[in-house]
Amino acid sequence: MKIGELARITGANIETIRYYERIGLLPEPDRTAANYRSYGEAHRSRLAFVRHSRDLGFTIEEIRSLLDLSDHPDRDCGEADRIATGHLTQVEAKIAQLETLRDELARIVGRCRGGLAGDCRVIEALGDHRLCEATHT
Amino acid sequence: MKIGELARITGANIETIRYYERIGLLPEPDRTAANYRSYGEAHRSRLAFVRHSRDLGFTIEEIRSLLDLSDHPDRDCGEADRIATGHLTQVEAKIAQLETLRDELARIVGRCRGGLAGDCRVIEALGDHRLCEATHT
DNA sequence: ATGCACCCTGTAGCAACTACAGGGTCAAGG
DNA sequence: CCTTGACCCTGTAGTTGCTACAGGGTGCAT
Repeated sequence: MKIGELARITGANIETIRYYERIGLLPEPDRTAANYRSYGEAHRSRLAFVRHSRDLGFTIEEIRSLLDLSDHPDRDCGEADRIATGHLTQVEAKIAQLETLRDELARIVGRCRGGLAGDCRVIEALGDHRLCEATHT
Repeated sequence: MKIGELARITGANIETIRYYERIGLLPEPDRTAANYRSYGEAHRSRLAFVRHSRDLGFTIEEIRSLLDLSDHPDRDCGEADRIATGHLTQVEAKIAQLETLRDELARIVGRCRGGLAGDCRVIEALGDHRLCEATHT
């Protein structure tokens, strides 16, 4: 199949597919006589792996390692577990950070009573960190 | 004060301060005879406003609007409220998305029992989206 | 033969910084 | 007087993960 169809069935963007090939995440496919990329099932499933991993928030470099493991079924999968667990920890940290942020924002937004910018509590709060309760980074 | 001291007291990076100046977020300060930037209290408080807003996750363009309002105390502050409320909504959406992600990741990670990559449930789950419960984007 | 959908390469842009390279300035110590 | 070291300057390129052209070729239908 050509790149357009691969894009359609995987939901990936054509430019993204070419980008993944350029950075070595996807192998270079065969070419037709007209120099068009020609993909098969192996490409489709590898791209699906990549897209799914990206959707889960893994970085390209993490995906590179995961693909490498996937290509070597005889290796120990501890590395895969380490990458996934590490990523999970990061996601949890990010959630906690955003929750602090959300609370602070809600507090600031709640103080706006309309009127002139000169009296605005939102603007005042942004200018003065001491008006914050929590320590957000 | 010189840029190094401003960086120290605000916690901002020197390069970042120069970057903010370049993109017009901070005004060009006076220069000493040696062409060093020379800052005063007004610069300090403006930079504090910017850093605080960035810490709260506002984009540069949002901060530009907020600064503009801060510079015109006679304007209506509805815009400030709209920006902050919109941002709060985005933060809440992001939290919800990350929570879905966290649950999916936790489920995947929990399935790893060690052993060979060929039998690894983590790798299998990444390759096959159908093994997911929720729809994460 | 001409329109249209598709494909190609190569490069530039996005956000918000960060990191040099290659140079100037200035006060203190030997 | 000279050097050392901590600062400062400009300008440009790198980061992450794409996305968006520009400028061209291919292939099929009308």
